[in-house]
Amino acid sequence: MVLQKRLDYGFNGYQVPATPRATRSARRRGTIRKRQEDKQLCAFDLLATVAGNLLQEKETSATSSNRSTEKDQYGFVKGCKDANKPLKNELSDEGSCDRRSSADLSSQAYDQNCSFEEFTHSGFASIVTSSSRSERFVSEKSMNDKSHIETGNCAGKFEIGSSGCAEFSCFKSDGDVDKVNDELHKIGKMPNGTGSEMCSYPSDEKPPAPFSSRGNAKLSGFSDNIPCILLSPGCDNVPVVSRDDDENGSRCTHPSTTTKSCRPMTRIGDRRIRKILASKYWKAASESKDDTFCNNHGNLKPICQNRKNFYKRQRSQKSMHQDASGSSPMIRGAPGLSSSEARQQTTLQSRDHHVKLRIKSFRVPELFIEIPETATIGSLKRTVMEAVTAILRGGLRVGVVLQGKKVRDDNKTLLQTGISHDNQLDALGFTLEPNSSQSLSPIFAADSPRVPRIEMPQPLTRYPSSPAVDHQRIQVTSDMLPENRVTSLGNLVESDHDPAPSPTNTSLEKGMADSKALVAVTEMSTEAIAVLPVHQKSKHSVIAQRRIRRPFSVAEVEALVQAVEKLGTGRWRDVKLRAFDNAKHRTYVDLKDKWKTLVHTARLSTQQRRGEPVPQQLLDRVLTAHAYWSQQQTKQQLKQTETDTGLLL
DNA sequence: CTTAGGG
DNA sequence: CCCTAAG
Repeated sequence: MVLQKRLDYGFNGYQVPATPRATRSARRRGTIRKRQEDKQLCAFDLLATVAGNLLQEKETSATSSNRSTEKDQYGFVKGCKDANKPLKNELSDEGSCDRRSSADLSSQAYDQNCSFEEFTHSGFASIVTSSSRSERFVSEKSMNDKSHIETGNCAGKFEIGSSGCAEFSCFKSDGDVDKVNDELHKIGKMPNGTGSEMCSYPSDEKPPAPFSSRGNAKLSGFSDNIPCILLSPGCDNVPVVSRDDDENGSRCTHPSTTTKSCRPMTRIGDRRIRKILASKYWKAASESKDDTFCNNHGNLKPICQNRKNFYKRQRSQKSMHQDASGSSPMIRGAPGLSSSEARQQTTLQSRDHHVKLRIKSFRVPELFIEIPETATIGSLKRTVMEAVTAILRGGLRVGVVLQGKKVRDDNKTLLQTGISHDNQLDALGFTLEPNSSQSLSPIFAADSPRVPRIEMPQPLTRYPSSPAVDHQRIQVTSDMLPENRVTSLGNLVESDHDPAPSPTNTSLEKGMADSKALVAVTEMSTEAIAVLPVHQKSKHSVIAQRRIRRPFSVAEVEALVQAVEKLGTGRWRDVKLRAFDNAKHRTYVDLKDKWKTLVHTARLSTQQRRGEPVPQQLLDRVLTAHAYWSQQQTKQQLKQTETDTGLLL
């Protein structure tokens, strides 16, 4: 069967270290080919089928307790399935099963002295237990001793979720069966969950069976298209998500409709594009007391001559915002990001579980404007005009801010988010954020001299009442299907697929275009713009914004580790493609950097680490993989020099 | 465009 | 995260 073939395919173990840089172009060609193969694996099919098999197997063999040391045709499925059973004393078996199967496979496909797995087996104990040792200490001798080491030795190290609170990661299904494997194993360790109920599913497919977890599962996701189907039974279909107030955790319940697996490869975000896009996030002079326009000798001076100043400014502003946070929570957006707020938004309560919202006005996103002091008021007007137009033309999207935090998960119901008719309503705010797409025509003209703050004219105020929102009445129904929620709001609201200010195609274009009031103002603005060469001018006033910091979630780290274990440390593009293809905001440089810090972190003592704690087990894997691949690298170099000298002689 | 490495 | 040299 095709499926079996595919499965086998996915388990061909760790890949050969990348060839040295000299052959990179060739390698790239190779990777392209390989990637095509990967695509042929058609991850979604694969995942779905694996999951399906699990379900089936569960049904058919629920009674038979054939503890599998035997490998079934999939090598791992059986072990996973059996892991449903109470595991306490089976953990070591568990681990060994896991390791054995992959080790077997990896050794087949490996042409190096040892595979990563083998390396892990032999080097693991020493490396991990004395995790501060440099990876180079793992000598080849220890590698060769591997046969004396029982495969189960490391099992204890891998009992990730045995503590009674399993942690699940949602992995994008890009053909990486190992991930599935891994996850399935973890699933198997759910205390009382039935592993087969929980599988990753391709985002464009529906789970074949009701999805629920009985375990106390923590769910975390990182990829934009992760289909996470973990529901907490105790809480009315409330996804057990979002411990991360940033954007990481809360996105995974999104039932994406994107067909990921077989679509053409997407390129990694173009830096230039990013910069251009970033340039859209202009800082605005908000109040006259705001220092945006430094009144320098009575003249308007450019405030941000360089980025550093800009950052400095930004930071200080941030703290200002934080200081003032208590007073008006709804004005706070994501730090430094939300660029406009809904002001004076009133929330009315109504009886029957409806939330009535009234948005009196929006502010335009903040702008930074740089203009020579010799400029005339007229040109200042035009400049402001430009800036505003640029933003509006780029489209806007709506963000929701609750208690000062951005609500990223579009799939949560209002109720789940805490926006209900009987609480928190005053903490609710909306933001308008610049969008990337340039497709909108200018729609707004400002005509006030110093316009530090530009109040949106009626049109935008009315925007939220566009048809799709059903006259500001959003029905809160707990049993609302995700799909419905998406279709009802997804078109309008900020896409949780790309939570950060970064560009999303999910724009308000439609809504905007539909609004006649908005269109009505168009002429004026175009006229104003026509006066001067917009693009050249604005280039100078555009300031590239530093990307927002987005800490890696544990799930992301896990994915990264997994990918690096397989691909090595020198192929970040492949790592990106493999494990983060859907996370647009993670560039391969980011991944490389993250790995760097991971290695660093792993060497630190537990107390010295900061941020969201990465499971020690993961850090151990980081060290192991790092050790392995650097060893591999040196080995390569040795070989290289050998052949070189050989050629010379 | 990718990698590697410093900042 | 950013920047940049180097390939």
